Amino acid sequence: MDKDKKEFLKGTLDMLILKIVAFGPIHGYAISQRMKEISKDFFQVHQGSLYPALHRLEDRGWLEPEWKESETGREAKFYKLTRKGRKQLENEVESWARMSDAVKTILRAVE
Amino acid sequence: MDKDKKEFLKGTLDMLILKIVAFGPIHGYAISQRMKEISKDFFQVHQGSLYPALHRLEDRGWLEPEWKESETGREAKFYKLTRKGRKQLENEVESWARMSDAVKTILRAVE
DNA sequence: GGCGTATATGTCGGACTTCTAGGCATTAGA
DNA sequence: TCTAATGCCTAGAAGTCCGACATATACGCC
Repeated sequence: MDKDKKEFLKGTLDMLILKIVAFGPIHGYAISQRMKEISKDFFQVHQGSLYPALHRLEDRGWLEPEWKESETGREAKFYKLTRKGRKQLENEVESWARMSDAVKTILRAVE
Repeated sequence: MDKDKKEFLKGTLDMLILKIVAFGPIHGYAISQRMKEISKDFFQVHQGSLYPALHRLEDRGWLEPEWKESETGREAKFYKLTRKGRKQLENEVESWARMSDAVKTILRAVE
């Protein structure tokens, strides 16, 4: 992943994970694929980022894990959004909107 | 600054600084005011973030400092964009556009 | 049966960024 | 004279993300 993408992922990863989990219970490995797929290869979350992030979100009470059998017949940890997580997602989406507006304003500013 | 804003500033600070300096030579203190002003109080860069960032950008050859007298009659370090810096800014703006599109796509995605 | 690939979870160390909290000095104004 | 605003800076802590590594199962192929 090139340097810019790396930088820009910071601070948005949690929101993107929450959003993907919001569609319904899903396990970690599938999240990384889904993220890559929806973003048309832009966001590639590495395992060293993903799993710590999932644990972080779980610790904060935004995600709830459950071991279940995956589509391929293997045991996998499916995460689902908690009520708190849904609220958090709403807040982050709103913050994101205001923040990207602010950036747009600065980038468009003419002396 | 609340937590979300803090998170979202990550990875965009350098670009915003470069953009503001692109308007013409400006010193650090004025950059923080300008950023706050243009973004309508959204981005408040703390000095502990700003000055290390300026040194970082200088080290990378994107900014060039010059001591001059400020509007208030005091000595201040005015930064101006180098040719490399202008190129870097273009790249970052382009990356930002693609990245925010990718985020938008994910946020808008419906199962 | 043996092998490689995709699936699946996880840890560890390091690089980097930002914040908090300070320090220092000058100038203008009450 | 003392206070606020201007202007520069650093040190330490906290947090995020990545690259590399470790482990294990399922499946297809030979």
